[in-house]
Amino acid sequence: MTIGYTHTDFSALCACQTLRRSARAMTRRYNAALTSVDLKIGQFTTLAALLQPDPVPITVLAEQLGMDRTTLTRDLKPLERRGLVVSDSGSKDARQRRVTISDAGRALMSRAVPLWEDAQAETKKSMTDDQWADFRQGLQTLVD
Amino acid sequence: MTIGYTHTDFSALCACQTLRRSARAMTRRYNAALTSVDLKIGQFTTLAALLQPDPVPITVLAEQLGMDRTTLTRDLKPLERRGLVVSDSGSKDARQRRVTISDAGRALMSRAVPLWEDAQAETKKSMTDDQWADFRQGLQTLVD
DNA sequence: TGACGAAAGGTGTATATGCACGTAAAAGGC
DNA sequence: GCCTTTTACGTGCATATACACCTTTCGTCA
Repeated sequence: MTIGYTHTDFSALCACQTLRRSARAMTRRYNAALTSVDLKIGQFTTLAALLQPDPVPITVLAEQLGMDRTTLTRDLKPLERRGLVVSDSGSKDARQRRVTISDAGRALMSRAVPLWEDAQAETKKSMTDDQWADFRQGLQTLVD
Repeated sequence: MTIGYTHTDFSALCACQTLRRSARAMTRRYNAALTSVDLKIGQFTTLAALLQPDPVPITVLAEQLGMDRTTLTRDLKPLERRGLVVSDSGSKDARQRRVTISDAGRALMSRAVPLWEDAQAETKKSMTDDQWADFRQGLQTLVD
């Protein structure tokens, strides 16, 4: 029953815990920046991904956002309820549901983007663009 | 209503989205590795943090794990239900609730740690220890 | 010793996450 | 044209996340 690690080891060693912990902290920061537009960073990101001319099928959008399709289905609910996105049944394929950002959604995003820029600037002021690029590359390497 | 970013910009630029996306991917990988012991990586991390001799108050444990106290309260529920952790009322302070890992919890952890080691090795094989240290430092810098 | 602010913790509410499973429609093979 | 397989999507279930708010208890000070 000897485990070979102390309780402090995992917090320092586990790549997943390190990443999740940082993601939580970052999420809190960005969420705080977006309170006045009543958006969470996940919702902001979803709306941002919809800033494209054509309606996007659920599966494609989920792939672009790197999340499970069924998670996205539920994440869209509050946005639909607020009229920030709309969805239609696919024209050609009756199985498809395609999502579009609404005018209200675009209007809210135009208010939200400056708030996001503040949080983003605050976050990135600690490193240079080169460091950020390296860091981003490291992230990509880790999850590949 | 011009926003000034295209839909592809945010996915590449937003530090928070980048981090959250990677955290999701990493979480899926570690969760997959732990299926045979029926633990999520968050539960594993919580149990790991309890591998210390003395009972830990909720607030202290939450601080150590870098999560909200009320989140931890609910995360402990499934672990308590399975008898992996136990909690007592504080001896001195009646407000405190102190958590301890049980023998069953330690036994399960002794089975889980090798699975975690596999996932950890798989994750870190893409970078050297120095690169990992740098990356970890970058993470810390970002969320400070 | 009683009032009062601070500290520890839980609950209500809402969103986020994803696996297992089910349904319906399209595509493909014969 | 029918049968099988694949594709697109939703739901049930369970856990994760955190803010706002409430209750209980502790410490302190007059």
